[in-house]
Amino acid sequence: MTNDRDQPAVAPPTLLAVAQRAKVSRSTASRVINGSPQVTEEAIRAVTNAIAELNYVPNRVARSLARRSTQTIAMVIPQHTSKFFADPYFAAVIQGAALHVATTDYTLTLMIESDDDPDKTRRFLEGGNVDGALILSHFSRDAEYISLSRLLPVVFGVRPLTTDDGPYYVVDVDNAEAAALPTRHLVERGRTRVAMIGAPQSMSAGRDRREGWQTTLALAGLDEGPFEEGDFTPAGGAAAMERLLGQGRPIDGLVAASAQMAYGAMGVLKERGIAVPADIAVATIDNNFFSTSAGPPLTSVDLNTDTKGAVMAQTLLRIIAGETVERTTTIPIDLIERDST
Amino acid sequence: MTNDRDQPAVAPPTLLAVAQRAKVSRSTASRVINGSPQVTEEAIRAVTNAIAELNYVPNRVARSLARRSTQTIAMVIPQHTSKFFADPYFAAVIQGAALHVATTDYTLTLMIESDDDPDKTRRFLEGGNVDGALILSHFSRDAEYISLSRLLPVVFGVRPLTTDDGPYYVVDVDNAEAAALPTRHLVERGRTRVAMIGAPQSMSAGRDRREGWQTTLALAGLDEGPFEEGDFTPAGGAAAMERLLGQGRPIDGLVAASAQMAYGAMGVLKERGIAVPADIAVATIDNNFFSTSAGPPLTSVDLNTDTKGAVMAQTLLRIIAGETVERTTTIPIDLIERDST
DNA sequence: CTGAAAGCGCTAACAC
DNA sequence: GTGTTAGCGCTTTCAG
Repeated sequence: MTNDRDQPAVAPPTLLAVAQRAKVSRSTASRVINGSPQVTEEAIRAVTNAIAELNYVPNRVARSLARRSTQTIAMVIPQHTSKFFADPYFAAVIQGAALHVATTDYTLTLMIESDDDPDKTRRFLEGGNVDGALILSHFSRDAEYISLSRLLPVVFGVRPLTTDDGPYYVVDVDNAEAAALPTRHLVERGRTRVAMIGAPQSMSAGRDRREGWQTTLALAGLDEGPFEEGDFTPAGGAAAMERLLGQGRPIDGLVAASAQMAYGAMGVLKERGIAVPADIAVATIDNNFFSTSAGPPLTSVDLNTDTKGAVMAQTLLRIIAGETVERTTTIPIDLIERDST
Repeated sequence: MTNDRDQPAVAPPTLLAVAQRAKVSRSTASRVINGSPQVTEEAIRAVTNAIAELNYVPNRVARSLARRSTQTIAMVIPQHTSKFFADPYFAAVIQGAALHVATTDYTLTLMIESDDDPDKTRRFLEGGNVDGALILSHFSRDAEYISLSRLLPVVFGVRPLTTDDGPYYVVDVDNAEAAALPTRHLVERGRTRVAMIGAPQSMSAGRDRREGWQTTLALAGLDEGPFEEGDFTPAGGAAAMERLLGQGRPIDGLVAASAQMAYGAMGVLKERGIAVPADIAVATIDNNFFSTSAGPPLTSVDLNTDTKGAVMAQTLLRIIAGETVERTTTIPIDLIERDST
């Protein structure tokens, strides 16, 4: 005895069982299960009943093998943020994707890229174990995934940072616009020295956001404000704020590339007795718990991240279904005004 | 043309291809792939080379069909919290489980129970599509899952609320202790009128936490303090705090059953000019962003939720492997003292 | 419209 | 130790 429970006591019913009970062949049973039009009403009824009586559920594995399609898509998440879920971004994307997939016959496999064995994930994907993949990492391994996209439908959640162009798809917000929106908002409220705490410039989103901020200031005829880079954490935001202040240049407005960083920056401001929004008006990209719970609550750009997850999944399933899909889908964003500006 | 890309351009290499290249039979190739001891060094070398040259990856689907095991486990999450990830709890459990699974040859499928078609999930699980399941829902459907556990290894993340006993496993913290810890802490600091904002009493965790608080006060010879129930959200915590204050009974200590609720309650206290910890000392169960970002930061019980996720996965895989496992595994918890007490 | 037959790619007795 | 032979449960030509 290996286990104190009698594990797979009963084997689930098979198609054959259903067919026999309905007194038809497996082919016919299979046809009604798959909604083929060429079956008698009568056959449909018989099989349907048999299925209900036996409580039959098709074996996905066998079906996949025969169909040569897995009915499974993967969501690939970078591990390097070992605490990836501390970032509400991932949680939101996954949630959106999972909810969408739940409405289909597909299944969502969550894969965390192992730092130890980075090839494990790639091999898994290349091995024909999934019908497509949703890629959420934003860093250097992009190129590798692009080559993957030649083997398998792939949808990226961020624009890859490479000039290489494979047949890949991207679903993302317009990051330049995401930065332009709060910057413009600040400028319209009369701020003329708008600084930015940006995201890493090694990410396409980081570059795009910086550019959106720069361009907006330039269009308004304003000088480019001071810029410091953060790492998406509150601590990183606080450090960037210190450096910004350390530059000695006057600041009356601040755009943060993420709510976590804005949250960290707010702590520094409060500590130094700098009033928000009186002395410095603050607006941030990304609307989540960090932006709403800062004091005062932050004017934020809602990136609709859960929608993004859902659209990523939907896009991938469309591609798999053979539909022609736009290479790039842009998720709409909204500016939400709060007391910080 | 259905798609502008030539999708499955190249079919992945099969075992047969590897075998031929290595000049052995498929059985032998299969044996070395699965690490059978009864193969020549030479055969191993030949097959290994062939695999490398062909970049072969076993087809999981075919393997599953032959082995009658899917190498897949499911994580089932209730949808009723349509925003389930807004609760850091789920994110943490999923993260822990995913990270553990990533170290094995298993795959993790994320399933959200659909409110529309609640049977979809159950049928999927019963249909032999996974080797086991991790159940995270805590409500009424428990009983149903317990019956599921007769068909398939199942590990619950919370003690089911039922007297029915099937062969199921539970991995959870000791919820009574989770409440006793902060209550005792408050009592030791001289608080004698300790109120509680509890979790719904329809959940086993909610009952256990309430009981832990009650028992601790009784043991200390103190009167039972006022109790109000919240719904795990900051708003619910705030409302509960209002009701608590509305009872008119004196309070000098507060235990919250979740950090979100504590966070909401803190807002009410600040609004009313009630000082923390001077007037009321506050301690909460669960340590996450909500507890650290309250003002002042909250003394909290760290539930090690990511560890819980990992242990859940590990437990399930052990059961699947046929090992004998404890029916109940308790995850250790830690009290973290901060400025709120 | 339906059934028979041939696999999908791999594993697992069972002989040699 | 290794090859041969059957399938795993389902889909899918191909006849009829």
